[in-house]
Amino acid sequence: MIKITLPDGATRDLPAGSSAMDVAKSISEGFARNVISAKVNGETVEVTTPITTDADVTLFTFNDDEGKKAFWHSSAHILAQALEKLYPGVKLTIGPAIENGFYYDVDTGDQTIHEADFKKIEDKFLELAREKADFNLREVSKADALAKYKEEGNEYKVELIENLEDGEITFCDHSDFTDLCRGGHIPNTGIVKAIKIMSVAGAYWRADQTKNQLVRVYGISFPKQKLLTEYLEVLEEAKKRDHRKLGKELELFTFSQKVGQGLPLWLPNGAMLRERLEQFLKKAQLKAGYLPVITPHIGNKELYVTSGHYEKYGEDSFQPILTPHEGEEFLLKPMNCPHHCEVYKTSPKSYKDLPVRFAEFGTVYRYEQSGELHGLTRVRGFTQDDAHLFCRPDQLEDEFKKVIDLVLYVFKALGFEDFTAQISLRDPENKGKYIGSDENWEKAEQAIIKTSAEKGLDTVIETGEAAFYGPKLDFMVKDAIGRKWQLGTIQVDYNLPERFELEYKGSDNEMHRPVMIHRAPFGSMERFVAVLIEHCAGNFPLWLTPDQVAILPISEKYNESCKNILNSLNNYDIRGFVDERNEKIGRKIRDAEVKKVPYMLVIGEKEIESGSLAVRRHGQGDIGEFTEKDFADLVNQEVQENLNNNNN
RNA sequence: GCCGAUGUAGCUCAGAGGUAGAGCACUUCCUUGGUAAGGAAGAGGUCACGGGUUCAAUUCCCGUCAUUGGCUCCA
Repeated sequence: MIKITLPDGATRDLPAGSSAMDVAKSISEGFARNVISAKVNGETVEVTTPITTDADVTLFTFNDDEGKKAFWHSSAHILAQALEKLYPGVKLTIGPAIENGFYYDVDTGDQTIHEADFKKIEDKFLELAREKADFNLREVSKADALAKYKEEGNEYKVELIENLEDGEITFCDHSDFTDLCRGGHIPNTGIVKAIKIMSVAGAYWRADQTKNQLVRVYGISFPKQKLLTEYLEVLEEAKKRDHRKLGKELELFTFSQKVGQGLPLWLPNGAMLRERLEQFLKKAQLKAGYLPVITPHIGNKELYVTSGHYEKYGEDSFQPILTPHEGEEFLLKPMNCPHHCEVYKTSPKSYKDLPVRFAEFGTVYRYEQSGELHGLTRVRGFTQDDAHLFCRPDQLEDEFKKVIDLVLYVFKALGFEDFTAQISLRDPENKGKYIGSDENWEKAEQAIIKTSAEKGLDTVIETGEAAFYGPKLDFMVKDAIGRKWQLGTIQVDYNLPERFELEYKGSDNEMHRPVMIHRAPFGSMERFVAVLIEHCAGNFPLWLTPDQVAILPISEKYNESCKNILNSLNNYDIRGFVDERNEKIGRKIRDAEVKKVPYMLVIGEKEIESGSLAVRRHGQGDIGEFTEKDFADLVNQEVQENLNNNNN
């Protein structure tokens, strides 16, 4: 007998050689039917693997992340089997579970997989799943494994196996299908009841642009049809929040092929919203001791040679602009820091002057690859809420903390609670990608790690994600469809001050080098607005929304009175419009609702006579009669609550 | 940049090798109304662009451009 300990501390005595499934059955048959995956002593195993000694056992169902992983990974095997049958000669490579579902990368030779084929693949998948074939893990020698794939001519699997140790190579079989696999499967294929092929895409072997491009088939599967239906409904809902769709509907921004791809055009509604965001941040920055500067959109190429940007990105940037006769070269600025360094140098600095903080909403232009452009989140021209802080080394940590506070303040005021803080360090294996000395990098990285910890930030560390001149603390949020975007960023930089020979005179009467902090709480106005749109599904906070109130006359007879009401409300700093169209009230209400206008005033004979306002709230309906003053208070109070939340 | 998909009216989309369609929006007229679409009429398209096949191409084929889902990249 062996002793099995469950996560809650309960124990079971079972015969040696019992499996995780036997453990599940000892708890209850019903539970066992849902168990699809297990860990024994922290190791993922098959639920059928015999357990020979006393062990800690954790059992998973589809409701657990581990269970989903096993389920989707197993589904990838079935997908591969289906692809082998439908596209003879495909070479299998890898097929992992991902956050939502799984994919399998195959080399299809000269065959292509089209969207029209998805149904066929799904049908074949279900046909195979219904065979209820057991998944069986078997150990093979390295030589045998290599022989199998060499015979098949599958260079990908051969490469994978060559990197594995003999003795730790396993194959997984189910039905007539075999794949190289280290395990973690559900008991049999029959548990997969629903499958949806989501998309096909090209993907480079080993994520390397210089290697072969494979066909990646994305899918998601479930143990019940109903779960798939629900998942697809959630996706549909997410699409409704897409900022590209809402941006068009709410007339916030647009693109024009004639202007150029990736160059957003802000429409009045969007421009006003953006200006309010800028005002909001300018106010906070003024309070935090930032000084505004304004610098041009282009700069002499030499500036970027000095900064190192030209060497790093010159080839993949918009190319220099030439003066007509002298042949001088100017670059559209891809960043604001070199300009700000020059601003710093206009006057000699004493240690008493530091820190200085130069802030600018600086518009920059970067040549992004065409396949990478995406709505407002990835564009070629955008405005950074940029600032550069120049401080003494002894001020660095304190300044860095203040910047963290500012970023958190901005996020909180706009309702971003679900973000991750990522510390982006340089890749020590690939130092050639970066400029500056090891010593400076070490200092900069430690400063970020230390201050983030002191601020109690929940951070993840990503090596290799640093900027070429310094490490970063990035604030990442997800968009409506689950893609992660970097918004705010704070960077510590010892290198540009050296390159631009920035100095200050210390108390010792010697010249010293300042440290620079680059920071942008929004990141880019474009991306921030995009994520904000998706975050609130177009229902902006009252202080940001283009129109706060729609005034709706019951008939044209009341248009003039309504215009007077609007004037009075304007005096209370409330903005809106009168719907003067010759339409019925129901229609005007509907249109205001669709435009997501927060408040609607229905004005007819009754209101004119009593001098009151009939107020509707977006998404709620009639909220009753208000005097003008009470309504103004209601609106202004809501604005203050949004804004002053944490504005001292 | 690479692999796939898409491109028809301002918007959302249907369509077929032979005279281009709908709904909404727009214009005009009727209607003057009470909490999510009042009625009628009208106007609006070189079917992304360039080639090719064909008696005939918006439709089929090729290329370009743009959009889009991924991959790679992201100062």
